[in-house]
Amino acid sequence: MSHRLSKEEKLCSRKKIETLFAEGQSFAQYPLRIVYRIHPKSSPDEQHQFFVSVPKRKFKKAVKRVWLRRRVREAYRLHKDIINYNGDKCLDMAFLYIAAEQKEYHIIEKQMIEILRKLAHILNKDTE
RNA sequence: ACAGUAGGUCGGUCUGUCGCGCAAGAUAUUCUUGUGAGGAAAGUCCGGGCAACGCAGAGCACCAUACUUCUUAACGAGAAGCCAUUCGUGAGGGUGGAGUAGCGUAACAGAGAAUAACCGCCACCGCAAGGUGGUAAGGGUGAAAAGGUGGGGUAAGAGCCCACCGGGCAGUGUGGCAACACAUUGUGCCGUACGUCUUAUGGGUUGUAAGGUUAUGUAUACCGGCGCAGUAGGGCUGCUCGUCCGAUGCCGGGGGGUAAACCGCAAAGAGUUUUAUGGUGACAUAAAACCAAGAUAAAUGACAGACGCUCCGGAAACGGAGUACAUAACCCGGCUUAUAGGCUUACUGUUUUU
Repeated sequence: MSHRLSKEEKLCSRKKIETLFAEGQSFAQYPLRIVYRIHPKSSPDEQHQFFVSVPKRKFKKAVKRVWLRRRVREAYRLHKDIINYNGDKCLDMAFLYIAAEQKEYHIIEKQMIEILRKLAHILNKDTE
C-alpha cells in the first residue's frame, strides 16, 4: 500500500466543509475529534478526503499549530490504508485537535489508528 | 585571569525509511532532476512602491513631528554632534530639548507655594495683657521659601548700595557649517515645573481579501425618457460657509452577487557580497561576481539513529539533562519586541606576574 498523499485527498472545497459540519456525525478519541460524512461517489476516481484543524483559540502561536497539524497529517498518511475501500461511497473527514497541550507523536498515532478502525467498521456497516 | 560596557556576527550537521509544494524534462498519469522559511518570516508602530476610489474653494478645528548638521526614494528612521539632568569607580547608559505674552495647577506638611508675617527682630501706643505698623537677617515645614558669601547701610531689615561668586538678558571678539563653547563689556534683570496657548512643517481615503481577466449566468448596480422635484436626502476629512450630486413610481436598455480558475505573483532590484575610493559616521561612487520559496482549509515534513555544542557527575571510560525564539502570504526601508548557546572587534575596572 502506498503512503502517498495527493492533493485529491485534501478537503479544500468550502461548500463541502460547510456540508460536513452541518450534516456530519462525530466522535472523540482524545486528543482528537473526528467529524465525518459518508456520501456516494460523484465520479469513479473520487477518494476519501480529509483536513486537519488545530484551533487558534487553544494554540496562539502559529509554530505550535503547524507542529501539531503536521503530526496529525503524518499519522493519517501512514495509516490511511485501514479505511481503504473499493465501494461506491467515500468519506469526508475533519480531524480536530481538541487537547490543550502538545501531545507526543506516538500518542497521536495510536489514537489515529483507533479512529480509522472505527471508521472502517462504520463504513462496512453502512455498505451492508 | 575574572568581572563588565558598546557594537558586529552565527544561530546546528549527517545517515536511513516513508512523504509534501513549486519548476523543468521524459520513454507521461508515474518517474527523474533541481529547488523549497527567518533574523526576527512576529508585532503591524512609521515611511515608500504598487493599486483602486476620490479631489472647485475658503476659514476654523483635528492628528503627527519639533536642539543642530548630515544621510536617505522617503520617514515620526538612522549617523555624528550640542545642551540640561540623572545613574555608574569607569568604559558607558537612561531621560528630555521650537516659543512663553497671558491664564491655570503645584499633593502632604507649613503662617505663607507668589502682590508671603506663625515665632522672632524693630518702632510707636499701653501699668500690663496686648494692639498698630515696619521687616524676609534667624527658626521651623517642604521636592521647592523669592540667587549665595562678606561688608556698608538701617529703628530693625531688605540688591537698598558695594565687592566677589552663580545665573539671565544685550553687545563685541575668537573657534565651529550649525546647535553651541570660551573670553570680555554692559545691565541689579534674578524662583521652578507642567498644562493651556502660540509658531513652523507635514497629513485625501482604503489596502494585494487592492485591483484585473475568463467561463457560467442573472439582481433593487448603471444608463436613457416621463413624473413626484432640483424637494427629501447625500458628497466634498470633523464643523461652518460655499458648492456639487440627487431619489422611491412606470417604460425601455443593461449585466451584479456567490462559488471557481487565471493574472496581480514569484528569478532582477531604491537587490546581495567583495574590493577600491571619499567620508569621524550613517552612507555615497565605481568595478567585479552572485542571485531561482511562492502555499491559498495553506507545501517546506514525520519517525529512528549518530555527531556537534552547553551544563552536571566522574580520575578516566562514560552516564544524565538541555539544544532557544519564532512559521513566509504583494514587495521594499526602518522601528519595536522574543531569542538556548557560540564567535568576534574596541574599550573599562580589579588582581597577579614579567
